[in-house]
Parts: sequence; structure tokens; C-alpha cells
Amino acid sequence: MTRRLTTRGQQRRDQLIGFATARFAENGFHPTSVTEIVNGLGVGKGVFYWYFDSKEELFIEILRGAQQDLRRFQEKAIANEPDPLARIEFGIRASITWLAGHPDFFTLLQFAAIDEKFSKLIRLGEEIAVNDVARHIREGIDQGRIDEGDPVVLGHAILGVTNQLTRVLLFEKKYEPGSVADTVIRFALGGLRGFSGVIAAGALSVTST
Amino acid sequence: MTRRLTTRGQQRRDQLIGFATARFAENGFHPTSVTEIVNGLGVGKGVFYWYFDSKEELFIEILRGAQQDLRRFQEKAIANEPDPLARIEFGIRASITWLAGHPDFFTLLQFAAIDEKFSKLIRLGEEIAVNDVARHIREGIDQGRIDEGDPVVLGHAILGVTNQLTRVLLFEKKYEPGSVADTVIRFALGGLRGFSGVIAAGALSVTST
Amino acid sequence: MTRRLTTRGQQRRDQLIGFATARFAENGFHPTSVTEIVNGLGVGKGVFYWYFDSKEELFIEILRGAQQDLRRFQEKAIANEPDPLARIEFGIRASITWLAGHPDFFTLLQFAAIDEKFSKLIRLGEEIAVNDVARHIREGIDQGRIDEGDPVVLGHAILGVTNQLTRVLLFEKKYEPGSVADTVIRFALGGLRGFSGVIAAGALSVTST
Amino acid sequence: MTRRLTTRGQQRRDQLIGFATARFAENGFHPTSVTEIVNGLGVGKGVFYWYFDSKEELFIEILRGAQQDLRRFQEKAIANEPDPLARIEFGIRASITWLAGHPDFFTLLQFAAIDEKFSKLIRLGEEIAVNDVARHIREGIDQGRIDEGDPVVLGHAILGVTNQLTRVLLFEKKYEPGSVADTVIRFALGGLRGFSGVIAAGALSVTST
DNA sequence: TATGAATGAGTATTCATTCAT
DNA sequence: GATGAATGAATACTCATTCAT
Repeated sequence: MTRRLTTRGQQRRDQLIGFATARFAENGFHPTSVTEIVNGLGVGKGVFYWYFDSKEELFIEILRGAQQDLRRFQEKAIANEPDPLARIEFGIRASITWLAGHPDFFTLLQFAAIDEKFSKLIRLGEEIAVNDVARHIREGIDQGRIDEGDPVVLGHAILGVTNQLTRVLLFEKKYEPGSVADTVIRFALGGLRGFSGVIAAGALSVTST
Repeated sequence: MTRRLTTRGQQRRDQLIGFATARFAENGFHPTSVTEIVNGLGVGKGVFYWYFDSKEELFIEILRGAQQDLRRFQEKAIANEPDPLARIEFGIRASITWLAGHPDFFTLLQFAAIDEKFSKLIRLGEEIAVNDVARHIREGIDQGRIDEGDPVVLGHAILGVTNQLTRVLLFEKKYEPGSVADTVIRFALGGLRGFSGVIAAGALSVTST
Repeated sequence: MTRRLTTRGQQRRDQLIGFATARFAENGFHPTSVTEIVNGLGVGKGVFYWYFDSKEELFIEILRGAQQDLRRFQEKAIANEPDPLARIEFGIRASITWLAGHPDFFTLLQFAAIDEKFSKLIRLGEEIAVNDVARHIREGIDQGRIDEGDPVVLGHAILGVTNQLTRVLLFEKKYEPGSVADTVIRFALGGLRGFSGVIAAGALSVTST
Repeated sequence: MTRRLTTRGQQRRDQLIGFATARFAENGFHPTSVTEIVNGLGVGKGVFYWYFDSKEELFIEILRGAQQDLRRFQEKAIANEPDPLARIEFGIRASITWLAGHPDFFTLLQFAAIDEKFSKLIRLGEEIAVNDVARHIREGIDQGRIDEGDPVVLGHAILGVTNQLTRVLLFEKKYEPGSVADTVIRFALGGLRGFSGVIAAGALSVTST
């Protein structure tokens, strides 16, 4: 929905987005009803549908905004850094810092990644993020500082570590964002360098079903 | 619900679990109604509630079964292996192999991890899995083959990589389970060894909000 | 929706159809809410949707039933009558008799004829009815007892007279069905015979935009 | 609502009426929302309620205008014609000509005739039209050119034929208005003259329920 | 005159669960 | 063990109308 909004209208819209984000994060998207949102704000039901076509549209709006904001934050953190490995580090650090400041969005993104209705949007954002990292990785490989390997796959690996440790360390164990980032970066860069030694004879030849 | 079941009763119950698993995986837990399940099986509604107290209970049953099965599969893969790093490798490989054979459960577990009602159960299973790996990691550290670090945290890191790459490589890009496992293992073992070099002057001292 | 129904179920269904027909006729289709129907019957809302997929489906069911019933009644009235003009007469008479006994349906059919969602169904029934009459008309023409003319068009003309006079004389002025039928038949048969005299010089050459 | 309007105001009002007429005709009265009307015209909601008290009032306005216009058109067509049968013919012809030029109104009138809220108005207009014809019919009877019969009832019969054949021939089969009028007039005048022969023994004595 | 914002009762429909048979 | 029937609270969304600016 695109509508010309007055200042007051713009404020209402932001208010709706803010309140809904909080409720969605705490309760989940499905369990949070439109009624709950408008009642919580003390406005009539029509207000919601004046600003959004549907509950779904509002959620997509929220997601898009979050993705954009995060990406901008990452770009700013990386800007002008010539060293590809440093860019990877700064990117990870920026992500975790941003998530620490927007805990609601973490929950929302996790949910959206799974729900059929929104997963496509999330996959898209993920792809963009992964391609960003992949560029740095490729450069690192070219410089001989990272082992050969598919940069996009490695990007996904980094994303996986970042998400899991952010959830567990940052949000569950309440570690400092800086220290979480240190841990993630250490593991990620180690992972990028890979492992080449022999573990146990025959191990790598184990076949799967 | 605990009920003494005849052989026929046990079969009905398994049939319900099987069909529900497939529907939940394809459509999601919330969107799949009890009506859909009993209709799909051509039985009356009472049947469902004869075997399960609620839709939720059925889902928990499914999750518990999956977690148990996966764990047993991992244990069997690791049994009698003395080398801790090899145990880690075999564990990862077993997980991916199992998931390749039970794609429905992957979706279900992802969903359950987020939904308030089931996340506790998932966290518990995750904790068990992570503690398993953590034991091997600790041994590896003691043997000087893995860098110092919190084994539980490292376990979570491995879980993160495994999940993400399984989703992307195994289920989206349809790679062979064996090659997915190779990639994960390589990255994970590299990550465990960590990274100690200097990236760019001052990089690690960047502080986050 | 097709569902195996018990005797009790069949009764409920009929009860719903009967009550809804009355409400629709009195209040209109749109203004009559599902809530009103189930409350009027003192049952829960689910009952409605156990028997019908939607309010629309119920209405279509009602219409179809009415059309069928009316058609059977007409056929019975005409059966074995060799004279085509008599068959036309009996058909008209049967229609009016039936409508007198089912006043609710008259209203419903009128509404349905206009509403986009149902008009197609009504047009179909109308077409069938018109074709029935057209057959008799054609025979009448062949026997030289009816003037040349498109039998289908003449059938529509008869339908128009019947509907209008039924509404006005039968339902508004509360005339006896028999006398309404007499009037309709007289006009219809006269109309079939047509008019061939000159009215006023040039009259038939008046052109329209 | 009566409001003194500036020239510009009058134009706005006409614009609203015109646009609404088209929307109502295409989509129906209920399904066409005030929002749709004002959006379609690119004006705010207040505009609508500045010119009309309600959606209903606007519709009534439309209907009244149409009825008036049609009646004037008929009167003009009949003016100074001394022959009553010719006046009937000219009246029918004028109606069909007018409807051919205002197809939207035909739909609107059909709808309004059924809806509880508007049917009274339509019945009134119908009565006027019927009384007009009835006057000519009575004269025709007095001149011995039309069979005895209630002129008002015969007027309704003519209206019925006209409406049905207009819908089917003019709007559905897209015949020329002139030829539709010819058909209607032929049938109507034939109907007025009635039918006096015996059809089948006993036919007219069939009694209805 | 006109606008955008707000109201809130009302709509059809869903669905986990219960129950009489 | 099993069935079909019933419950009723809950949901997203609509829309004629009002109002402050």
C-alpha cells in the first residue's frame, strides 16, 4: 500500500510498526492478532488497515526494514578496508553489534526464515549477505590466505556459526557482543583456513546412505 | 497419554504419527489441522483424540522420537572410536546422513526450535548433542590438538555450521550427503583449531556498542 | 461438500436449509448472516460449516433444489398431453401453482437472477425452462396455430409475463393462483398468435437510436 | 441533503453520480464501496459526504433521475398521438430505445426492484408507467380494439414482456433495439387482444393448490 | 470545500476439542 | 475403539460514516 501520509500519519505508521515488532518478537507472528495490536495502542481496528493492507504486509515491511538497516550498518563498518580478512571480521562484528541493539529482529528473522510465506524474502537477504562475504573470501583465496573452496559455501558456513553463537551466547548467555564477536571470528577464520591433517585412517571415506 | 494398546491400536498410532509428520513437514504445524490428518487417513475425529491428548502432544511425540533416533544413530557411528577428532567427524557425518534420510524432520526441528511451545524441548536436545561434542572437544584440547576455548561454545559453533550447510547444500542445492559432510567437517575442524594470526592492525580491538 | 450423513445429520441439514431459505427470502441473502441462521436455530456456528462449505454453497443448494422441484412439477403437469398449446397452458399453470406454494423461492430466484455470483445458475435454469416451452411453440407453429416467430424468443416473452404477473397479482394483490394463471395464459396465447393489423401509419418504421 | 452549490460544486456532484452509476452497474450496489468511488475519482472521502448524506441517498438520486429521464422520453414519443394502440407502441419503442442508450440503468433498476431498501421507489415508478399504459389500454377497450380485461393488469403484462425481452434480446443477444421493439410490440398487442378459443377440453378448469 | 485519519460494529470462516452413540 | 456431530471462541478483514484540520 502506498499512501500519501501527513506527519501525523507517518507517526502513527511508525508507532504501529514499532509496537507490532515488539509483539511479534515476544509472542510470535501468528499468535499476535491484529486486535491485540490495535488494542495495545488504544486505536480502532480500521487504523491498522488504513496503513497496511494486511498483517502479512506489515510483517514484510518490518523484515525489509530490518534487512536494509543491518546491511547499511555492515557496509559502513567495512568501508575503505582494503584487507579482505579484516572486512570479513568487521562484517561479522557489525552483524553481532547490530543484533545486540535489535534483539527483537533476531527472533523475527529466525521465524521468517522458516515460515513459507516469508522464507523467500529471508533467503534473498541471506543470499545478499552471503555474496558480500563471498567476495571477500574469494579475494582471500586469491591472496593465498584462505584455503581453496567454494566462497559461497564458506559464506554460508560463517552465517551458520554467527547465527547460532549469537543466539546462544548473546541472547541466552548474555555475553558481551564484543566477546561473542571475538569467538565467532576466531572460529570462522579458522574454518576458512580449513583443516588438512589426517584424522583417523579411512575416516574421510565413510560413505553415507 | 498412556494407554495400553493392542497390536492394531499400536499400528493406528504409528499411522497417525507417520501421516502427521509428513503433513507437518510439508505444510507446517499450525496450518495442518487435525481434521486434515484424520480425513487424510479416512478415519473419524475421535480416533485422533483416542491416541493423543492434543495436537501438541502428538507433535512433541514426533520430535522426541526424531531426537532419540538421531542420537542413537550418532552413538552407533562413534562407538569404540578412540580418537576424539575422529569422533567429532563421525558425529557430524552421522547427523548429515541421518538428516538426508529424514528430510521431514529437519523442517520440523527448525520450526520447533522457534515456536515458544516446543523450543524448550529442542534446546534440551540441542544441549545434549552439544555436550556430546563438547566431550570430544575437551579431549582434543587436552591432547593439544585443538586450541584452548570453551568446548560447549565450540560445540554450538559446529552445530551452527552443520545446520546451515545441511539446509543449503543438502536440501536446497541437493548435494550428496557425503560431500556436504566433507565440507562441514573441514570447516568445523579448522574452526576448532582457531585462528591466531594478525589480520589487520587494530582489527581485534574494534569495540562494539 | 459431500459427507456421509446419519439420519440425525440429514435432519439438521434440512433444518438449516429450511430456516435459511426463510431468512434469505425475508431479509435477503447478503443481509442474512450465518450468525443469524445458527442463532435462530440455537446451534453453534460450527454446525453450519459442518454441513456447508460456505454461505454461498448453501444458497446454491437451495436454488438448485427449487429449480429441480419446479421443473418436475411442470413435467408432471404436462405429461401425456398431445396438444402443444395445452402443454403451454399446463406449464404456465403449473409454474404459478408451484410458486404459490413456495413464495419464498420466488423472492430468492429474483435475487439470484441479478447477483453476479448466482445469475449464471439462474440463466441456465431459465434457458431450460424456455427451451421446454419453445418445443411446444415450434409444434404449434408447425400446426399453423401460432404465428411464425423465433420459438425461443417467444418462450422468453411468456416467461416475462408469467414472472411479472405472478409477482404483482399473486404475491402483491393476493389473487387466487388459478385466476392469475388464467390471465397469464390468455395474454401469453394471444401474444403467441401475434398481431398483424396496422396500428397507425408509419408506426412500425419508427427507428430507434 | 439540500445544499446550495456553486457551479464547480454542481460539477463535482454530477461527476460523483456518473462514476457511481457506472460502478454500481458493473459491480453491484453493495459490492461497490464509497472508498472505491472516491478513490476512482481521486478525491478524499469527505467529498462524498459533502454532497450526499449516504451511499443509499446517492443511489436513490440515481434511480430517481433515471426514472424521470425515461418517463420524459416516453412522453415525448407519445405526444399528440391520438390512436391509443399507437401510443402503446410508441411507449414500448421509446422504453427500449432509451434502455439501449442507458444500459447501466437497466442493471440498476433490476437490482433496485429487489432490494428491500429501494423496491418501494421502483414499485412507485413502475406503477406510474403501468398507469400510463393502462390509460391507453382502457381507451383501446372502449374502442373495441382490445379485449375486455383489467387495464392495469394488462399494463403489467406488457412491462413483463418488455423487461424480459430487453434483457435477453437487447443486452444478451445484442439485437438491434428496433427489432427488439418490433418483437415486443407484436407479442404485447397480440396479448392485449387475448385468446378466446378452446385449447383442450377442460384445460381452463384445472385447479391449482 | 476538501483532506486524511479514525471509528468499531459487523462479516465469513476456522479449528482444537468434546461428546453422545 | 471408532464415528459423526457439535461447540464457540478466535481470526483477519471490510466499510459506511464521522471528524479535526
